[in-house]
Amino acid sequence: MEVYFRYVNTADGLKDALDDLRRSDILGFDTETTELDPYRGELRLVQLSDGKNSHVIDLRAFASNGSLHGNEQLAPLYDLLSDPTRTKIAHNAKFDAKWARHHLGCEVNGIFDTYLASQLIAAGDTDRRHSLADAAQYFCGIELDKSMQVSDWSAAELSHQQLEYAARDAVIMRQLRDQMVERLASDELERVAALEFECVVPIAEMELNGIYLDQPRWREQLEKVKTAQAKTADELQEMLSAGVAQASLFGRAEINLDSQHQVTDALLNLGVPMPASTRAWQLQPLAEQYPVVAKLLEYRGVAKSLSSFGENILEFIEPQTGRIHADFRQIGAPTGRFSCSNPNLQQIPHDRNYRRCFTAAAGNKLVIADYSQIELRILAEFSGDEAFIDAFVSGQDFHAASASRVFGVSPDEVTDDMRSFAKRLNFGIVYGIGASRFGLMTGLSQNEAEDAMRKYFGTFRKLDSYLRNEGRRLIEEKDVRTASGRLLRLRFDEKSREEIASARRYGINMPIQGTSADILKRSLRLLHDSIRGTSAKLVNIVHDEVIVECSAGEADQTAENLENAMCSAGREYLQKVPVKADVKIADEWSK
DNA sequence: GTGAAGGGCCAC
DNA sequence: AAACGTGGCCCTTCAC
Repeated sequence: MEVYFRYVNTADGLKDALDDLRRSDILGFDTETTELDPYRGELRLVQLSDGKNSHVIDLRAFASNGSLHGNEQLAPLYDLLSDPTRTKIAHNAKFDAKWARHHLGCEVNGIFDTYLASQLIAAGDTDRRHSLADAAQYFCGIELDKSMQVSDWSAAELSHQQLEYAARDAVIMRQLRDQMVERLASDELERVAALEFECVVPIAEMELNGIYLDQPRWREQLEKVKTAQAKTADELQEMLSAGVAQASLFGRAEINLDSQHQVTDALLNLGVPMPASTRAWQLQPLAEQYPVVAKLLEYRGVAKSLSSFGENILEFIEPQTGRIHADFRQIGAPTGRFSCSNPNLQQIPHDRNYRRCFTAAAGNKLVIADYSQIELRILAEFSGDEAFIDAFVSGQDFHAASASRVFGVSPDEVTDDMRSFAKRLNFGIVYGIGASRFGLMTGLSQNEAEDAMRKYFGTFRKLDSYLRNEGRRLIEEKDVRTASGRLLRLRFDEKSREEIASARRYGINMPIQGTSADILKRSLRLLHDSIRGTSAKLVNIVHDEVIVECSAGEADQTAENLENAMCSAGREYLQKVPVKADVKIADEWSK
């Protein structure tokens, strides 16, 4: 592939390049960096292309003392990148946006992200891959050689091969986008694409912001758990070795308490009637009769805390900022939910002892907001069930309100048991629970569980018919969509009853979970726009929860901005059901 | 040594 | 060994 490019390393060259680039309002955009982490490396190249000619800007030529900040010559580049009317096409634009933000101080606006577009068009097909090379092959039939990606971008003089590679990645973006635009239109994915693209910058900023972890407090908590773990491990070891014959001859036989196999053998030797798996929910019923089982469950709890939420999380603290900058994948699940890793901030135990370690930095506050029952509100909207909707409109405790209807008692006669029962059923419905599982969960017999569910659906008749009709439709049509139009194509073996049932549960759940993700993403963009120029910074998101850090003086205003963003976003997607977000100002991450 | 698979468990 | 959906991380085991 012949690539026409200009290498830019002078002020005049940059001026000419930008004059040329301004002739097109849709530009391919890419960067080359010396590291993957913007806090570690150098932003070496910025490449921009109109689809025919590319300009490869060597930023090292514009740096003073290793910094690009304050260089007036770069102002036109800054203007181009931040201009929302000029589309910047990038693959995984979050990456480039982070480097532009941190090294140029520039917010990239008008993003078209070919990585996210590729994921949206794949509609949940897990066989599809979404690297630039894969997308170029799939959409344009172009073979891309990515071997230069990992070349040395810190070299004093970059080779012609490197520059040509850099230019090429920018030049192909235009045709890739043109192909994708057609597919987004024909698959009716334009609205969800816009939603995803406008969310890139808020997420890029959130990753740069990071979240503050109080290290001494975390270590203190860690020591407590370590002590508990050692004691529990010792006791469990003692109890298990009682069942090992050689114990008295060679001293205590050491059992690897983390080994599924060894623990099962030891328990069998002790005469415990072992179920097929040693998972907690299966062992729970045996815990009362066999103290050793109770001890095992106790051990598992502390062991998990220590391994997953121990020392290792401290290694993620970035020395430059003293904060944790996790990786968020914007379309982490086919439903549209985020996933998070290194570390996963979405699975920090709810236990206050852990969450209270995540705090605001000195002089700051955390503003924490979460959507109230968002998934159930979405289900109410989709089903159009008046009783379901009324329970939300009236503003009372939803689980209590549904219990009142199911049990046929007045709201003030609802007992804790009734509420808990209704709550478990309400959540179960969202996941497509069956009577047998519900029975196991509540201790009801199969018949009693069936009766309860019949009564529930007898109360919420339109919910019942929605679930039935939609379940039938999605098996026939093999696709489902969220409120933003996000698409999932279902794949299942039509001859397999299990696969059909599984596809039905998945297909019922996806639009609910996915619409919740749509609403969260929209709220992040609205929040981003409303806190611009203030001290407020997005620091974490957990599916239906948003955490913002700001100066203490701006906490009240930030709380108002956050609540407005979340509720406005909800109202864009839900018309029949009110949307509620609970907001609080705190020093620590806690409920 | 390294990496994939399976089991288990944390979050929403 | 879930007939309750989505993730990531840790551990052991086992193949290469």
